[in-house]
Amino acid sequence: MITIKDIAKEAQVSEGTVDRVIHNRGGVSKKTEAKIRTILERHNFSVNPIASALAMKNKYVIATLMPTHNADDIFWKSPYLGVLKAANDVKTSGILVNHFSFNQCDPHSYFESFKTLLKSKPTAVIMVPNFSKETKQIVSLLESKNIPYLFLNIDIDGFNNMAFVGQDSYTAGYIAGKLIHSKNQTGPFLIIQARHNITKNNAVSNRIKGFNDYFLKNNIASKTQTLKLDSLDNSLETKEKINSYLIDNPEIKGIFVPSSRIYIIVDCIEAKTLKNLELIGFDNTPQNIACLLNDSVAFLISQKPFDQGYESVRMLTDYLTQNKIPNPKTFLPIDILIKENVKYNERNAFVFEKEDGIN
Amino acid sequence: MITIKDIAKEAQVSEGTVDRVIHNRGGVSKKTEAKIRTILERHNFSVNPIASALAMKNKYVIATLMPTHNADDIFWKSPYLGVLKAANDVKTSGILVNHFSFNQCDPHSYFESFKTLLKSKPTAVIMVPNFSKETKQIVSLLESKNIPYLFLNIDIDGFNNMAFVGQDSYTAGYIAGKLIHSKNQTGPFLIIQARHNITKNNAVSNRIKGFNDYFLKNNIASKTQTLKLDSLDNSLETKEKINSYLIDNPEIKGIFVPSSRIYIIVDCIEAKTLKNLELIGFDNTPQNIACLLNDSVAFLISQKPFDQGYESVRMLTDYLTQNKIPNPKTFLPIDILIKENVKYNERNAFVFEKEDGIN
DNA sequence: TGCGCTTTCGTGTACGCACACACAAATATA
DNA sequence: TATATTTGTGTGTGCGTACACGAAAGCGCA
Repeated sequence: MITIKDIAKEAQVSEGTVDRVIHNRGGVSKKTEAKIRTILERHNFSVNPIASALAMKNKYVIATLMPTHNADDIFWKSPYLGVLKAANDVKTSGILVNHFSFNQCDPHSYFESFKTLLKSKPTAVIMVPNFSKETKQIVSLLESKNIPYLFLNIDIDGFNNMAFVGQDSYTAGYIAGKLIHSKNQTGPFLIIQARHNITKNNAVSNRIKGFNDYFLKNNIASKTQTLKLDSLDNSLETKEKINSYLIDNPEIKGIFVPSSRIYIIVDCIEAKTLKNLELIGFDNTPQNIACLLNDSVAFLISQKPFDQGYESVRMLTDYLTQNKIPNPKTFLPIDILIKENVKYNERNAFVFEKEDGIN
Repeated sequence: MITIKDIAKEAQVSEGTVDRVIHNRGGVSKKTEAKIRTILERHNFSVNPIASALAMKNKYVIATLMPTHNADDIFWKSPYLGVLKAANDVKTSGILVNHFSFNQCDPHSYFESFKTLLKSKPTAVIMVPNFSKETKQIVSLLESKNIPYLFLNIDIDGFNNMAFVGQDSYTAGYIAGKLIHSKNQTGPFLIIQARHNITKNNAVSNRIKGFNDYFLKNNIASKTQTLKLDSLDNSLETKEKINSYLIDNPEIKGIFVPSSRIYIIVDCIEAKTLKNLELIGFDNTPQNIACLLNDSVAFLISQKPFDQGYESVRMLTDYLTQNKIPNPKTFLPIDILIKENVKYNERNAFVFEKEDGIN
């Protein structure tokens, strides 16, 4: 392997001069620079990343900002674990990853956590832009400091985020339509959503759009219906509403839940009604997986949240260490989970159970 | 971050002594060793992998041995690309990956390529054990040199391979049964296989077993039938056989091809017959993907070949650098591909188009 | 008891390679 | 001539690795 020393010897200059050319640090005459560049190219030289990482000693800090995971909403654990695994993998590239989290129902906690994050002086930021107004503030602070940032999972427009890593929600919804239709040629199908998602979470509305479009574009007679609830909890009120709707509309063949809370719907519906319905929902949370395994849910579409976390860290690492420009829209696979394949799909997800590193 | 120097100072010994304890290199009195170990544990010390990699300078060499990919059999390109990407990612851990390939129809080339491989003095080997007899010879050479080896994609018993990385073929076949049945409640379904696969490739027979078991275990009336051909090419003879079989058995609703050659079957069947059949096959090769996109194939099950290559290199890296014992059976996800999600599933596969590094 | 020998135990340090700063030399400007 | 500016050099630093070597301790034997 050719080293800087070799290049320097060949160009009859010192190692330091070669280093300056490699890093465009200036202070080298054009003539010398051209000579060195020629030699670099001829040897197809690239810096030894190991020695480079050692010399730089954690020059780069990636900060992540995402919702806290807890018993009520375990979804965010997977991206966190993905980040943790990636952090371990890129340690040898001189990258330090700091994790910050916030209460996903509380804009204030979002902004406060960000302020703590800023104090860690990150080189780049991976964030879940959960609240539009606060995101604007955050982004303007980041931009004033020239810190690149990447959006994870939630894709909102009008920002200069260097990339988005997540799922194509529209197509995911479209696929949900195709899957639920394949077994039940007749329909109709019911979409159950929470009202507060309508404005807040545009992933949910894109999924619904894709779902409906499947039936429209393929000229399928079966209609879709929508039931909007105030919130998706398993309160008596919710149960009541769902069950009475199903009694009033006994022709319904399947239910589509465009959020990660299909397990709550399952919990609400009476067993004998459930048996005659095909359910399809999103996200491989433990509760949802349990529903797959006990046959109450036929399909889950996974956003591959672990991979979202893992990939976003890797993308930023490649950007920082090799100046690779990330794909501005990095859509992860739309993973179709059924009872039989679900066990193999979470191979990575629980490798890193250590809960350290949270701020 | 705490360093060996710090530990040495605290224990009032030299750095070299600490290093000897860390690597169990002997030559340290019990008393001194105990003292150092206590301090190491108290500080939860772990060596800086970057400095370690630099000092060792490619101490580890991983060699891979897999079939050559070519126009006729493009399948093996993906594992190769996965290996290439992993090789790039683990460069910073002081791992060098050397790739070797062989003609998958020629046992002699398999063994010859292995002999070249051996000359590269690998620390560990990733191999596709394509021929049983030669594999025995290879393995005994590896074991005599204490070189650990890992099987990729093909799982054969009776060896001391430290791990297998690939797919659970039985379950994949079972899932194929479920999927083809979900749209066509009646059946029957035809399995088309090449005769030479029966003995050679036990992945194919496991897939068939799983496929049949789906119908048996769920007490489904629809029967499966098998058509055995001498080889799966698009010769006139093959076309003839397939089409005449389908004419003789017009009740057939779908075809299951348990190998990666479903695109050939598609090519053999007449268009108007094809329209009324549902096809399901294996592997996301470009030809097969084209069949998904033009609606001639309904489902493909992917073995995630890219990930097989990538993961196997990573597993060995973790073993070599961190002594992490790999899972002896690492089953990758059983990926269900349909027309709509296939475009997102090959995100990684063609990142690394550089064809260098082949031996 | 003393001499020389072998083990055992421990030390010191060069090396791997890139990085970046302090400094020097050469050249240009006032 | 004195002062900036450009261009180039030399070297300490990051941290672990492993070898050469030195010191000490143990042993046998006269």
